[in-house]
Amino acid sequence: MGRGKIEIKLIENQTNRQVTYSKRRNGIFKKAQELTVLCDAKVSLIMLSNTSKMHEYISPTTTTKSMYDDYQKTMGIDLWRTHYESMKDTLWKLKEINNKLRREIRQRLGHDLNVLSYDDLRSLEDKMQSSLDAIRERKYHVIKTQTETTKKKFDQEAASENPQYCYVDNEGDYESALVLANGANNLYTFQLHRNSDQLHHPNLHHHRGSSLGSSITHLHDLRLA
Amino acid sequence: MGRGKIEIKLIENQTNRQVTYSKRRNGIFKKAQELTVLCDAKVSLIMLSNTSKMHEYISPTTTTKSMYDDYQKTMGIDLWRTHYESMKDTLWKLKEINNKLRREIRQRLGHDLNVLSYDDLRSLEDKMQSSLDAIRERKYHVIKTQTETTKKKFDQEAASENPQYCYVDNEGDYESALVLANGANNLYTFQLHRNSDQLHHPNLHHHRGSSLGSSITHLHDLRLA
DNA sequence: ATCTATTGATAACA
DNA sequence: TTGTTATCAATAGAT
Repeated sequence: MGRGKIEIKLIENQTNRQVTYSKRRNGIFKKAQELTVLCDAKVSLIMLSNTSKMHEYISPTTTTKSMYDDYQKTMGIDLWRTHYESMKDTLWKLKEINNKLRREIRQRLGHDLNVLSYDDLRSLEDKMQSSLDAIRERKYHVIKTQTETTKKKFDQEAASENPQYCYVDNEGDYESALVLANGANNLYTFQLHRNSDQLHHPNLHHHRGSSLGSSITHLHDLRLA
Repeated sequence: MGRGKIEIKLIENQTNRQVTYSKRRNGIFKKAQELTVLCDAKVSLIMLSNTSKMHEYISPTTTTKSMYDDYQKTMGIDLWRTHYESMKDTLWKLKEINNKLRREIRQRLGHDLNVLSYDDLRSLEDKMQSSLDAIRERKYHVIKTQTETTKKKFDQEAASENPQYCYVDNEGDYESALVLANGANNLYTFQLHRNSDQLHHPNLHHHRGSSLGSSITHLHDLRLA
């Protein structure tokens, strides 16, 4: 709608694109404004240019936050809050586990024994004794192996180099031992989910842009109800 | 732009209003679509009719949530993101600490000793021995005290009841020992804040609808930069 | 819904 | 960026 018809495709000329963006943006703002007044509607309109400049229109009778709250309500899936609650939960559980671990360690260190009964103490003593035995055994094993290794090395001094089998401590066992594991393991990488298409709700009419603009009008008529 | 010019004011006729809403809504959607394509922009458009029906357009290159996140970021008052990042951080730290604690415990249990050197093992053995000594000492103390208490109780059988000083294990020490504690303690109660009006940001151009439509164009030109 | 007369938006240009 | 204007696009009112 100007001196010549244009195709709806990316405007390659940077300057031209900028100008068009600015003009059309204002056009849409105006139309949003008019709709608000003419039809007593509420409109929230956020636009982000390819140069990352943001522009907003919001109907005077509402706020952007309120509109997005309504939106979420209509969608019936408050991703933000759900996410938040689940994180809080995980934090709490981790903290609990931490405290238990700390207490156990302290008791094994010989501290904070006052809360333990005589039987507890005797049981702990036994466990500690057998742990100590294991440590001693290992100690002897190490010194023995070390000696053997030294000898062996000495023997093979001129031989070719062997491939080395390194011990990799990847904590795998501890991970799987996590009692709390109800999905918590994944919490460190999760992202907010895409509104992957889409929980349909009678009052939400969702219009996703099609890659090309043919029959856009019909696109907009999609009723998901 | 039709058979006759219309004033931009509420359309009184209900049916007429409905029709106009529907037509203009689609018009705006189309324009949003075109802007998206022509200018490589991202648009989030949410409309709520006076009959509480909601309609949405979102550019295919983004999501409503993402747009709103960006919006909040631009507003510079995105407490949610701040909190979210800090929670993620805390979760990570807790997990690390947990793993360390687990490893320590396992070693004290006499497992996973293969990674320890001979010196480590000797040191661990010493520590375990002294812990064990402490536990034994406590054990003897407990049994001795128990005996005394029984005796005392027996002696005071008819006396009036004494106030009891209960030992309260409130974990206070463990709490304060938490290295990660950077604000984590308060994380369980915070709420999302309102976008209280309004920190102006160079990259956010905010267009609030005026109550009447005069000089709308100039309204849209408000640059807060 | 669909049809047009008409107004409105805007592409190209300055 | 802003303004002008020849065109194209949206839509008001009617059907």
